[in-house]
Amino acid sequence: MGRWEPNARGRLEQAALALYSERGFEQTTAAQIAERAGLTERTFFRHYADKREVLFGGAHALEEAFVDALTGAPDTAAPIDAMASTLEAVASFFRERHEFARQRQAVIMANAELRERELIKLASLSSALAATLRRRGVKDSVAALTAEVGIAVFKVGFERWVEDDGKRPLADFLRESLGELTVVASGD
Amino acid sequence: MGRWEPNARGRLEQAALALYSERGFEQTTAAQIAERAGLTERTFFRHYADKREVLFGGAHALEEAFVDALTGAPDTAAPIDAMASTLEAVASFFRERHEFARQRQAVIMANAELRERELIKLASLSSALAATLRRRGVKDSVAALTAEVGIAVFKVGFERWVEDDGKRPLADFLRESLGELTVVASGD
DNA sequence: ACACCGATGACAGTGACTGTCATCGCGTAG
DNA sequence: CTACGCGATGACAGTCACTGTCATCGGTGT
Repeated sequence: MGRWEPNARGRLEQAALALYSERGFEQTTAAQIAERAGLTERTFFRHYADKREVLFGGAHALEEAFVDALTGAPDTAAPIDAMASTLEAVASFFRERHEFARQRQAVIMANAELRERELIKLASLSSALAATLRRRGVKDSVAALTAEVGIAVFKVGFERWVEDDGKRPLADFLRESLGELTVVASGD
Repeated sequence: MGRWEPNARGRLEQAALALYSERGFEQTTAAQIAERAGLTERTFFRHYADKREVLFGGAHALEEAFVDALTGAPDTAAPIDAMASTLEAVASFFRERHEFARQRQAVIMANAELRERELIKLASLSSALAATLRRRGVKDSVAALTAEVGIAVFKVGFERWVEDDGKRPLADFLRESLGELTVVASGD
């Protein structure tokens, strides 16, 4: 694979997260990341489209997990119930990754550009979920709203889990958040 | 106010929207926008923090309209009902601006960076709405979810309105979108 | 007329990102 | 074993977004 040490991408990712944590995102140059990874700036941009993307390498896998879970939900389940079981399934994606998620989240929340990137990844995820729902025969508008709402529930639950001590599983927080949605939408 | 012609900000905004529409966002340089507005690149960046921000000058006023409307909702209204009346009130913000909104939306949707900026503006709006709900005594989690859901409803309705011919008022689309939310959350 | 001040211009500088071409190291055909 | 092919990397120049700094303009109040 690589010319010298293997796993260039992984080294860049580790170096970036470390530097972003230590000195902040803006204060870190692409050249510094590359240097710590034993590569050049040019190679950094061959692996990642920009400085932010290095923190979102896992987004594609997460989207896949979401779509797979939603696709596998029982055909008879109502959209919101399919979404509920999807959240349940996806929670395992983050098992054993609480510490990593915490550090990454801290870096992202500390910088506006990174928050922007996070939001568009979630929007892409929402869009993929809506498409999957449509494939299940759900009406366009209902699919879009169910997906948006599902992501909203995920966000709220995920943020609380990250702030927690990592002992309670993510699934707990997602269930809690979903329960609150029902309260909200029914008019309290 | 200005040293030469007045309304430098407005001229920059118009020039930017025109150029972004004509040749695309990425193909437009800040210097070109400034030149068309009869100013220099440096002055462009004095008025707008970056190339994207020039398209989002109205975001602050919109957020204000949202917050004011939500603040003015009857104290007795349930969160989701207060949100409904807020959407109703905010719809007038876009009256007579369908053509402008359409052109702006086309530019934004054609570029990923601009979509990112749009999303973070909406997130900021959601956050402001949640804070306003909390001020009404709504529990944190319910406030956050109601705000997120309210924005989701707004997005869906707004996008349909923009794609429409401009004859039907935005409020119609927002009501329609809100109606669908009820269907979704109740389990279809 | 004069002093003051906010908005603008001029200019240099940093860093993100790109295009291009040479080079390296490994697998493979011969 | 050797020559060749090819993907990954390095080297280097270039564009452009964005910033810091200082001079200058034009209106305002005295």
